[in-house]
Amino acid sequence: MTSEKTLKQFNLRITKIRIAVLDALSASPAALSYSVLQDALSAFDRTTLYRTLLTLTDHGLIHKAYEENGESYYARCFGCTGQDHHHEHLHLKCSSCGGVECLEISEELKLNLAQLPFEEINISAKGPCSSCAIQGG
Amino acid sequence: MTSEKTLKQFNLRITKIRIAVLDALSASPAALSYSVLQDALSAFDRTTLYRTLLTLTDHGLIHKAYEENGESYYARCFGCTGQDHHHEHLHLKCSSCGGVECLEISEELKLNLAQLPFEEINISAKGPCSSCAIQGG
DNA sequence: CTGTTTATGCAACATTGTTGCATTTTTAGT
DNA sequence: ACTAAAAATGCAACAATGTTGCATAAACAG
Repeated sequence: MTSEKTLKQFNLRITKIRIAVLDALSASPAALSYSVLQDALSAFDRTTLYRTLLTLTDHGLIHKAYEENGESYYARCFGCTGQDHHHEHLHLKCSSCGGVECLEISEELKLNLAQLPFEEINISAKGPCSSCAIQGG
Repeated sequence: MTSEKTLKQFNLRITKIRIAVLDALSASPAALSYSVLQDALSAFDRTTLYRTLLTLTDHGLIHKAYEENGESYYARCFGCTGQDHHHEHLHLKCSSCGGVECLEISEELKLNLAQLPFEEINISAKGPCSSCAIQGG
């Protein structure tokens, strides 16, 4: 699914920055921070990027995965609606390289979490990410 | 344990703002945001509050529980060292009143999480908090 | 009580995020 | 392809969080 088609599907106007943001987030396995997006999309105005992120979030194409050090991190949504976000993975913040990895969680843990009476559950962890664990020994 | 004694125990100088911050966080079951702390401690300079929060965090007396809407929320630490934080509870952000509640998690879930090879794990959830659930029916 | 160490307050600054408004772009209808 | 309406963009201004340097004030060891 191209970003243009995704926008059309959600009845959103097709603009350059929206395509660029969706492309960037689709290409990245991890969530991207606002400042990284801004650097990558420096051709566009700061305000426009903020409003683009808001629009895409409101319509459920992306979501704010988490905040860290006063910065928001965004990721593509797959199988979410604007109201209801189901991200049954774990955000692993690497204690070595600082990168963020999205990991699948075990079926057992999913079942455990599903029993909790909450609308939305997020798990984050700190530890060595897959690439740093290999290099570090 | 009074806040003064806690500071002495950690070899930190006893100052008014440190006592005030520890008192405020000790009295609150939920984490407090920077702005709430600032309002409560308006007699002190903004910068001093920031540095106090940093110092207390670095020495493991408090921790940054989470961030939301560009604001950090702080809570007292019990049984943590500066390096290693063990908060085996769940932060429940109430979808009704917006307050944050710290909930204990089941032993089963604790065991599940303990098997994961990570240094630190945090769980957050959205849903009605205990008081709103009662009132809401 | 005195000297040293450390914390505080102040000013200035960087960054994230928001709002209002004029201009441009997108899109639907012809 | 052209036009008009609707919406998105860029710009300026602003508010808030968080940081840094430095002079002054407070804490503590002796």
